Amino acid sequence: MSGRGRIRVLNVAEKPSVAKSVAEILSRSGGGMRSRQGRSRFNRIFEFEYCIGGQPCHMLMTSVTGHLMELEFDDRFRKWHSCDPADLYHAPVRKHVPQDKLDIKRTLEEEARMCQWLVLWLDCDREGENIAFEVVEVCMAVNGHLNIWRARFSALIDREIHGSVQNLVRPNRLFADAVDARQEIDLRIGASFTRFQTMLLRDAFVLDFVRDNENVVLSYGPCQVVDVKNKEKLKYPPYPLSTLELQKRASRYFRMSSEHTMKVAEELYQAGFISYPRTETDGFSVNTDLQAIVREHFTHPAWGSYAQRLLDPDERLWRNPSNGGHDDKAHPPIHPTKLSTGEAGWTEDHKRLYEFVVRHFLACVSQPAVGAGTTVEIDIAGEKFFASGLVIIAKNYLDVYRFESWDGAVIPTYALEQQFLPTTLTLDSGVTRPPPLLSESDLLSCMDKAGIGTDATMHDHIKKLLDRHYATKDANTRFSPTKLGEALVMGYDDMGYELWKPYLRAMMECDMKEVSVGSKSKSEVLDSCLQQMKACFMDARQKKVKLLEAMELFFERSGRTGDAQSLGATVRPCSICNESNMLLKRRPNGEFMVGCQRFPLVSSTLCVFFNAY
DNA sequence: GCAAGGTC
Repeated sequence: MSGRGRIRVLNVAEKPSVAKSVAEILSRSGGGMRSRQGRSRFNRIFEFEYCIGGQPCHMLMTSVTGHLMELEFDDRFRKWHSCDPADLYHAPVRKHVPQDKLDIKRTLEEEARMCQWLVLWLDCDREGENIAFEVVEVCMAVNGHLNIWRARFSALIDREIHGSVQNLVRPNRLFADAVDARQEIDLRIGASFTRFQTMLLRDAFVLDFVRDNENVVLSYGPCQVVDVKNKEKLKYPPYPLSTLELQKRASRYFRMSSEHTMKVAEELYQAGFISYPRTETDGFSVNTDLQAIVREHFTHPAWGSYAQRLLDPDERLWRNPSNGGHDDKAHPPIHPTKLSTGEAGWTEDHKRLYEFVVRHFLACVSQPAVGAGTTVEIDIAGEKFFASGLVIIAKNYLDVYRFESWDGAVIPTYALEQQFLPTTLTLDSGVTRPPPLLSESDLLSCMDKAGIGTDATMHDHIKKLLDRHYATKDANTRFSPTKLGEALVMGYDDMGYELWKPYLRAMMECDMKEVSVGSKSKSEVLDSCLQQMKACFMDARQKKVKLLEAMELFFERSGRTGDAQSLGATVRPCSICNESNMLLKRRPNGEFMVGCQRFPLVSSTLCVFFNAY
């Protein structure tokens, strides 16, 4: 029970793991935390005592799992044949909590009723701010007296978390508005084009890839171009040391054979410097006095100062070691048992292995390293180059564990407009040739560079491509567009889509930015954007013959609508095999390719394929 | 039956 004078504070994070980490950090200095099950199996509730600005608080910390709400059309417009797809540009929409999120909603309602404050611990980006307001809406509906606060933090490290809760701010409605507008535009465009092209093409052609009774949907949707932001990344220290890890790491770091490693380790053990070296255990028992082991190393010339920092509460460097999950019930993980600065008779390998065991132990009880992923775009004589890398914010355990570095190049922080000299410039010559098919990893990095989707949604977009039969993946995970994929790109390409589509999208991104800083209102942007989007839709629909023509080159007519010739399609014979279904294609990236059914086209880049959507 | 984003 909370004591007299305490206020109850409901804290909500974007995901369960963040709720747990924040609760652990905030409760460490007090009496620890308890946890209990909420209505949702995955979103536990943590409770602990904490003081905010001198005010004693009973803290309840729980989480959502990303967005709590989805946007949908009113019932009257939900059925595909209930309206003209063009009506979807002004049909009423509403936000609602989908079925699978109702248990989280109920947890929030139950807890919010009994609280005075609500603190939002969502990610500090536009989507996070939008989710914050979804949580606010649910909580305020049951308790209108809630005092609403926003915790702003950029890393799950003690200093940041304590700092943010002592400096709470108000949530930013404008950021959330920008996302609202984005959602509404995406829904209206996506639904209208999807319904239109599905209903137009599904019945007119024999779609040979369709299995019996499968309900084909030819979906259409843009991807968000995301904010350029630095994403926090954590690199965790290793688990406590088992024999197997000792051997693997000694081999990797010192090129020592496992047999020799065990001989040296055995000698260090016999002389009392390390614990028994034959163990499968990679987690410490709760009874182990880890701090005493650290304390013994305070005076070591090389790592003594790190050991001291570990036990200094102000450094916030300590972390209870994680557990690798193996336990032989006989021996603890390998750890140092006596301080040594080197003994007479030790070989280089004795020194190396002892140092390794100590540093590994100190790393296990340290905080993970914190970094920020960064992408830098460089302009050289009008050509764009990209560099991506990592800026390390806090090295933490890497300070002592010198055997490991953070993968990938570390690039310094660049300021905008900063100039620098390239060290080498090369210009490779080459001839035009069909590029190789893209692998899944190529595709992902391609999407990443082009800003298509986000880290979290890229695999979703790829899956959707496959589900919709727009592309196939072979045994080597190489992607090829299908006939349907090629036809759709070509159809829209022939409408002149590539001319106005990217322009509109870019304009929309600018509008989102303006909403988020308050220089334009959400409704103003929605009105103008949707009006133009609707004009595009009407234009595309009016040019639907282009889509039909393109489809005709790949698929047989079902006979349920008129044929392509009568609609004005141009079909030229193939210059290679003389087949009449020859096809001259201008690809979205501007190159020309020739092909027919017997000489299928080699895919250019699927990225371009994406862009055309 | 449709979009995007978040996350499990």
